[in-house]
Amino acid sequence: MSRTPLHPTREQIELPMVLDCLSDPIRMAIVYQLAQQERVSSELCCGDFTALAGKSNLAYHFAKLRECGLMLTRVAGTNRFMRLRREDLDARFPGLLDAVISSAAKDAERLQLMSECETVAAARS
Amino acid sequence: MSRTPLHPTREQIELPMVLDCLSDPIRMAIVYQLAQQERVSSELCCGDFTALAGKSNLAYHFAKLRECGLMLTRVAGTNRFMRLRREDLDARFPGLLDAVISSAAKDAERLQLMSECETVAAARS
DNA sequence: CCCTATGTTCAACGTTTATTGAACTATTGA
DNA sequence: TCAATAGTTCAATAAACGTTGAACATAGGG
Repeated sequence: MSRTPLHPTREQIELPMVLDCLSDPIRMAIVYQLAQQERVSSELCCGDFTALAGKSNLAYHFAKLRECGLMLTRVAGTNRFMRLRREDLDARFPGLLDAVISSAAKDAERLQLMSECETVAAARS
Repeated sequence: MSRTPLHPTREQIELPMVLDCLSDPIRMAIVYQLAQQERVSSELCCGDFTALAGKSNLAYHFAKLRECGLMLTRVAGTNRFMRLRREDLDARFPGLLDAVISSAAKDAERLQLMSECETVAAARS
């Protein structure tokens, strides 16, 4: 397991890749859950998303989200803690992330997103 | 040529499809150009985009943009006039389209988007 | 009525994508 | 030291995607 995986610099973040990343339902669910987590300022690790897909499939989606600049991965022991690259995204594409998140929230049921209480509860357990 | 092609209703517009549609550089360029055109409140037809791709390839992208609810196609003679579904998109996903357009504008050069004056000039010629 | 202009549709192609399970690596705790 | 935990990597598969050219449909102008 190599330490601290590759992340693009802020300037390297590209709009088409970000939008493509967000167009996948599983990745959208991950981003949405990370966005909810921002409020309690804690991170989530891979294991918190096992409801969404199998382990190896999740690793695939995490890699995409990292490589397109949507999230940051911090290695700690056997865990990888993840959070949104909020500052970089807001600097690069002002208002975009918020618009996407709130659009997703409006369609939470249709998109099969976890509700906020489920997310927080899952994070605490 | 069948009359008035299929458009989804406002409620049928889905976020993942919209984001996926916008993640393609050619479709982004089309949407961007249509957004510029809103300001002079005129429509554009297929022929206005021939700089972006071949005819049949454009038809493919137009179909995608129409089917995901991003644009409206109006048939008039041998022409198809197109415009953004601004009202429906703003109602469904408030702030999203504007954030995407202005994010694209910031990266206009990187995304190889036509500048505003080029767009307007092309529309007038 | 033909000819042209405007777009669509179709089949073909090569590429990329998401998903799976199995094998693997690294870390922690007993 | 051994076993369990957390996550990655790899190979394989099927589906979806973007691009192309040729054929087709439709409308308008001479």
